[in-house]
Amino acid sequence: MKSLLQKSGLKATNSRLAILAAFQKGGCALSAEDIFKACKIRKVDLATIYRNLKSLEAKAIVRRSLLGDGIERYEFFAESRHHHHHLVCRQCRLLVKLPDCNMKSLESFAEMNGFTNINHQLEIIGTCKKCSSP
Amino acid sequence: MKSLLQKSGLKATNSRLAILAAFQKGGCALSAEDIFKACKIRKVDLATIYRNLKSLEAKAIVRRSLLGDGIERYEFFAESRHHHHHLVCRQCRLLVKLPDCNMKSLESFAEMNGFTNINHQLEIIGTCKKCSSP
DNA sequence: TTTACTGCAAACCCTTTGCACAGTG
DNA sequence: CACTGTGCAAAGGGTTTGCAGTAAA
Repeated sequence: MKSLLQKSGLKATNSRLAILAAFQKGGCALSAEDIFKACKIRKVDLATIYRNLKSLEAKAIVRRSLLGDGIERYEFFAESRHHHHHLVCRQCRLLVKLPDCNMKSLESFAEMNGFTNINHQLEIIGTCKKCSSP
Repeated sequence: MKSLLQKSGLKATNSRLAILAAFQKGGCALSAEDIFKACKIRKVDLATIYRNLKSLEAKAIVRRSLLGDGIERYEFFAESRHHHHHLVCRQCRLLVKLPDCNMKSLESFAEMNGFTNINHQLEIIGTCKKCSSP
């Protein structure tokens, strides 16, 4: 972790190590708040978390991932390399990982339209079993 | 439009008609602010727009559509019936309509996982030609 | 006339920013 | 030591809510 940061030109501070540690155990789509709670022992400020998520994203160490509830979430980049996406419950935000999807043709459509630096994001949203039962 | 509202059990008020009119001429992914501007002649309050977008969504007259910038957007449901999605420029939010995509297998995966009321949303995000040129 | 809807203003929540201090390389 | 990163507090922007007044059916 430390060397990952140094390679990217970011200083290996306590806050950053704590944030990365949260990703390592924390599952795949963490909000700033989630990370804040996970770092409560080291008392990392929320503003610091937001700032670091931005700089970690800029270095492609984490990746932004919106799940449709208006809250920004991030995943560890290594985790997101295989382009997996999520199945999200509209109500409880239960996350199920989706099997790999083939988005290649759409991405080449994007390229043909002159877009560069292409990324994609897919949500399948529904109501999970638990939330639909009375 | 009027009868569409009445069929859904919503009163056909001026505000709602103005909002629906905005969708009819306004393109396919409008934010509350966009609609607010489009309704400025009839002076519809922003809060009213937000409330109506929620109730129109509940009646499946419009559909929420996030484009990755943290702003809620909505499209007229008839427009979204063919499951088209968007190609979005990271910077200027230019929208390009995508050709139909086949999401069926992922949706049936969702069904097998007990999800109901399934919807999906796809973004392909990149930098458009204009924004990438200096 | 009843109930749904609206405008206004204030509250809310997530996120960002300014500033002085602290820690890393 | 130079400079990046941090905590704190305050501001920002989009969205929601309470309440009293208004309009649709």
